[in-house]
Amino acid sequence: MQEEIKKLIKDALENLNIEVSDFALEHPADLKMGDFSTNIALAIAKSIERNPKELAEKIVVEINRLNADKNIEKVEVAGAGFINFHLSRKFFGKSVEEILNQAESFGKNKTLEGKKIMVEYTQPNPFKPFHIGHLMSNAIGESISRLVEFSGADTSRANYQGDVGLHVAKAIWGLLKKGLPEEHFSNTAKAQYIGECYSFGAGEYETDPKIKEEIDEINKKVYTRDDKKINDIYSWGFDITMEAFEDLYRMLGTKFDFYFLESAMADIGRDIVNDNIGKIFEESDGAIVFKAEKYDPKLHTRVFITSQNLPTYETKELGLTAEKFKTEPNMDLSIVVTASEQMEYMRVVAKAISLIHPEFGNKMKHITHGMMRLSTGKMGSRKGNAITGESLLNDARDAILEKMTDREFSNEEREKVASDVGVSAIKYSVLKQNIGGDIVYDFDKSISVDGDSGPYLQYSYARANSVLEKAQKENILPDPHAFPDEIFEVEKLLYKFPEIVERSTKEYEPHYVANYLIELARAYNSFYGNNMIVDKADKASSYKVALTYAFSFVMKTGLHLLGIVAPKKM
RNA sequence: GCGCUUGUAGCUCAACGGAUAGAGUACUCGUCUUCGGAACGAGUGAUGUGGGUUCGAUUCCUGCCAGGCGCACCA
Repeated sequence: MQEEIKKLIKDALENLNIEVSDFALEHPADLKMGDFSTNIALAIAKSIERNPKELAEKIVVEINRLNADKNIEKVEVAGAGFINFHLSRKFFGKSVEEILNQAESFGKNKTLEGKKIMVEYTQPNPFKPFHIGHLMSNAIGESISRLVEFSGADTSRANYQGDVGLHVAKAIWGLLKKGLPEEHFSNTAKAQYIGECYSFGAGEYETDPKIKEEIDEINKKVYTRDDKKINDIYSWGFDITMEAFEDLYRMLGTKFDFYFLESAMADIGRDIVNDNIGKIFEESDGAIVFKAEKYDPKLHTRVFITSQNLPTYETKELGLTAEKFKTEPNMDLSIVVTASEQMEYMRVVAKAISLIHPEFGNKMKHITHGMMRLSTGKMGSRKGNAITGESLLNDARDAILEKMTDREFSNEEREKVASDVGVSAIKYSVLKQNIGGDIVYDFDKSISVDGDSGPYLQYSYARANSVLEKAQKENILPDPHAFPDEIFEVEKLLYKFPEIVERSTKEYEPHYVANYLIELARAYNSFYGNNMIVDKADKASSYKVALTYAFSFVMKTGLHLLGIVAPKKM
């Protein structure tokens, strides 16, 4: 439709002998102002010394003379000189029909067709608690994965996990001190216990120099692997925490294709560094460093191999990148989602990689999100004031269970739905806003079910589903041709879904989808309140049912893109 | 100190250089003999601050103020 209107405007301008290269045609913010709008008259009025409003009037006269399109109902001048296009009843009926035909494929596009994309996100560390920051990374990464997938990309999901390092030694020290958890504990409880041991060890490490020595000693043994007792605890704890993570991923709706472990990246990275000493890396104070400021004054020097001859995280990241491109040959894009605190250092690493492998240079995309913070200050697993992912998910599920009193469910079904709704509340609270900014964590808000929330979207979907069940029972079939004169607000939103998806994907910003769905749900709920949808006495009933189908398809697809399940009842 | 980033209603967030700056929440009032009240409708209430560019600035440039992150052997 957009193209048709653009052509119409171009033809009109040509007939008026007005030359213009390009102009904006967009949706006005307010539905009352029409469905499309152009600022063309405002933009060129000055250069041709005309009053914008008069100019707009002239253009509209010409447009009306040319317009033979049955989809355009009315063209008018408004405000300072905007030209607004109102689409016709027929257009909206057709758009509903199109949605019904495409069902859950409506909104798919081919902008990334044939592209191979890997998305890396979540990155929890074995032996450490899975805290809400990981939940945040997971929500964003999963949504971005689904967006690029929906745009035709061959998508894989990757998780990079720190299986070595001081944090492991701290946890093992804690386990040795406090003893192993009781055997009858669930896996989740054991993982939580390991997390507590980590926090304990981390705290002591800072305060007691003697314990610091003990932990450093364990750390060496974790690397050398020559102490059977340490090895046993290590592999036991590793398995427990990794399994506990899997339980969480299942609940969150993520299925990773690749797991990369930090320990495996060290040697690969070291080789790359060694091959490039003198070219890109240089020696400085006994360490091997990369002086990035030589290439870009906004970057800084970072150490890749310490003076103790140990590879740093930077070097492992180098190895990881090489490994990714090896794992997925001919990869077109590698997306990494992390917290913004890693932005500066990732820029340096990215610079080093693009010097070593110029062909990877434009195939890497680092997306940073803000941090979850408490109103009282920063949270950290070391401080022990971090909220774990499990506890938040469990609390959310319990809060939802209390509300689920009206419907009939089997116990299993009830648990599943409560979990899905809880996940939705948390994910939505992260995805509704621009990624990049910090999120002030508030328990009540993160599990809110009212208004601007994930459960509100799911509720609207479930409600629409009930309407459709009733329509089936009363044998009212959807008919997109049986429309009444009135044009409903929902229709004016539904046809825009594909553009929203496209923009969200292009900018890697799921919040456009989230905000759109809220608007859509509100419009549908309002429609629901003002209309009896299933009503044998109403000639338009079959159209209203068709509209409800269209709404439910778009809502379900949209929720999917946010990584949220749409239950049929809740 | 340098670099990056953020500042919008009491609170949490929107607004691809456009029209009367939108939502939710909180507060006040209203809707319910209807298909799911986790709902619908109405009201109160905001662009940190000084310049500049523009027909038009929350958006772009710039000074200041305030938060956050990063700045060599941690990850």
